[in-house]
Amino acid sequence: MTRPPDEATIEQIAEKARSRYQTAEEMVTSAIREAVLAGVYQPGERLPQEQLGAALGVSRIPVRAALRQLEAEGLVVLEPHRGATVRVLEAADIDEIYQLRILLETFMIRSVISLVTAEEIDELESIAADLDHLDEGPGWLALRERFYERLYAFAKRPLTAELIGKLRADVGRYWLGLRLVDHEAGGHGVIVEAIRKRDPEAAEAWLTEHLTEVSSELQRRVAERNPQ
Amino acid sequence: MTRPPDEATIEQIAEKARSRYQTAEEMVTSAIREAVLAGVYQPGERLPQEQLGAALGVSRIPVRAALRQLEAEGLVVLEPHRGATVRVLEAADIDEIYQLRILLETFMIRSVISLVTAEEIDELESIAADLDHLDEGPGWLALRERFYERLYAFAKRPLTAELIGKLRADVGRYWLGLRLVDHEAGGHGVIVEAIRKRDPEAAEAWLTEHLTEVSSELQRRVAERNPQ
DNA sequence: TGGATTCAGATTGTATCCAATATACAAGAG
DNA sequence: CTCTTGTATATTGGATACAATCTGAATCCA
Repeated sequence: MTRPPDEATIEQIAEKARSRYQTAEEMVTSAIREAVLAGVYQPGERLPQEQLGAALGVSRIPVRAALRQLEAEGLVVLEPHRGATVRVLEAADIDEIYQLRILLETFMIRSVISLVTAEEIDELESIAADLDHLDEGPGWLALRERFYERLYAFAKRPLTAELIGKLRADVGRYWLGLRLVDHEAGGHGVIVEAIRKRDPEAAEAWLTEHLTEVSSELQRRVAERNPQ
Repeated sequence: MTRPPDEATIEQIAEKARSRYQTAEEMVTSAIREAVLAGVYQPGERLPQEQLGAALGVSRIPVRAALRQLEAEGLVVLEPHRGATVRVLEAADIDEIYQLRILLETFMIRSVISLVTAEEIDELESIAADLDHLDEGPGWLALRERFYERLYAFAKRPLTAELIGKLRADVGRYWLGLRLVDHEAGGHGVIVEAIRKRDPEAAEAWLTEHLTEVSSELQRRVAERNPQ
């Protein structure tokens, strides 16, 4: 069985073809999610089904399914006969979400520290290093996303990891234009170091401080945008 | 696969729900949810859209919307072009969910203790007393639901309370036929007492012990039903 | 004036129909 | 006999069409 050495395999071709989504629902869900996270639609803004469908080249049926899913993720709010709007987070919501994240993520980091292998720590360190000498931008944010995704995967708690991801997405769209505190602060090397030393207190402290700082900043910005 | 000893059909559940909801989507969502929680559909069982729609007197469109929502709640699993099945929880899933509940509920009880008023404690005590001299059954379960709903409402953390509710629903359908441990143990008066004394350690300890016990029991039952 | 009301337009909710995909089973090749 | 391949059937995905509901502005009446 001879095989062309450096040509693409059928699996690779198939994967590329499959990366364009299987169903319209998936494509539409992903598109609307990205649009909301990118700030194309602002908090409180309406999301008319007809318009979204026209923009994406589908009917309202897959749009409705997508909106239901995004409602579950906490990004939009659906009201009967009144349609969907981008969910508005008040300062109290942001406060609560970040308190939840602190609780969950400090819990998770303990699992990570007790389960992660040396090779996996190397992988984290490599990503952290890239983060440190890359400039801010979409690529940086994607890499940061990957860092935490890998980090929490090592905890072997898939449901908890998924939950944390949802909470992060909920507040993600309020990050727009926020100066990335941890980037300036020298960043993710700190927590990788704590993990390598198997020091849960240090890791928890870093996470708590970091999340608290971001939470305060976001709450301040929301409060000054909606002055009572 | 024996069906659980309850006489409920999806039609009967639908009849009860029909008047309460504005749209068919809401009614169908509620009906399927209750049917799954009541064990009418067992874990792993398929949920054909056509059959559900026929049973509930609607087309497949609202059924599909309902299934999407229930997927978000964690009760069913949707796969493209393959339809919906009742989500199957392995022992590891139950373990993780209960660990999450312990983390979240012990966190919540501290908020409750620092915010709850004397009158609110009286209300809880009244419900707990009713729970103690009522017999097990649907009414008892509903009252128990109400106890925790009220309890966690006092924490002023609506998102966290909602999350706990979802996690409880996720595992709720595995309770079928489980002897109610806390009921035998004399029950909810203990935690009310701890709240009245503003003793978070005692409240946390009771919650942790109770949840751990139920978790072990459920995991044991799941494991012996699906022997490796 | 001001409040309720009515009536159009816009938007969402649902049913029906058709297309796309998966599943099960039969038939054929090796 | 086993594995593949073709085909029929069932089920899901999606588009169109129509019904129900909301919104807002003009109108009516006190």
